[in-house]
Amino acid sequence: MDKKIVFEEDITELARFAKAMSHPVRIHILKKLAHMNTCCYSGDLVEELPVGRSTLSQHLKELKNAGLIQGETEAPYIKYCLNRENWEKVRQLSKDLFD
Amino acid sequence: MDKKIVFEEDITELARFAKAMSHPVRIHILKKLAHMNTCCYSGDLVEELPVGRSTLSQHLKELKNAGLIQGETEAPYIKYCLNRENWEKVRQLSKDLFD
DNA sequence: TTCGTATTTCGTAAAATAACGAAACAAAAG
DNA sequence: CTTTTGTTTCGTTATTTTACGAAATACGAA
Repeated sequence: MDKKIVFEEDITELARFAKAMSHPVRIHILKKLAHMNTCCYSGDLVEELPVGRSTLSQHLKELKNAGLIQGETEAPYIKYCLNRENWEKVRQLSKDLFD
Repeated sequence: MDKKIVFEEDITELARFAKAMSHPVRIHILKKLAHMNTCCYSGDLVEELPVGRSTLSQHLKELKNAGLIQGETEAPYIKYCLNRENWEKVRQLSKDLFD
């Protein structure tokens, strides 16, 4: 009677992060925040991405829910930055997977 | 008139790979193949994973479509192995993202 | 307070995903 | 040829995702 495993925490967590990164719009945003080591506004992004404002907002929400970014109000804007702590976490999980 | 970008190849490619890895079952399989540096059979996997045979088969198909694994007939089994070439590719894309 | 700007939420529709059991398939064994 | 074994495909259902425009919200400026 071979036991069905329950997934290790690392596995579900990595899957969750991968899901958050499974769309080109979201990869673009993360790449921008990570590489330019900067923050950005929804308004900047909507100019350069091929989606509407509400759609972009949904993508930002998803990244936020996954813990990959965080938004800080800077009225009338909302400044989105990388969530460094979780970014390091997913980096580590990814490293564990590939190395 | 700020131009909407078209996504760079690297971005769509990484998103595609991330999507393929966005489920715990699929992460489990990849992790097993990559870390134990081995191949495996659908029958082995179904014993240890909490999904039915047909569902598992779908996940294997998805990994195959994404180019992350490849199946080789070894009757009456099908032996699934990592697609080393694409594995290296996603490793590199991931490295580019995080480093 | 009213106006204007930046952004999100709501409502909706179309498409994709995940899951299962039943049926089909492929190939070795009898 | 028929059976058995391992696996996949099909048909179906429930859920999630992606997308959009319209309406709502938040808040500083006038």
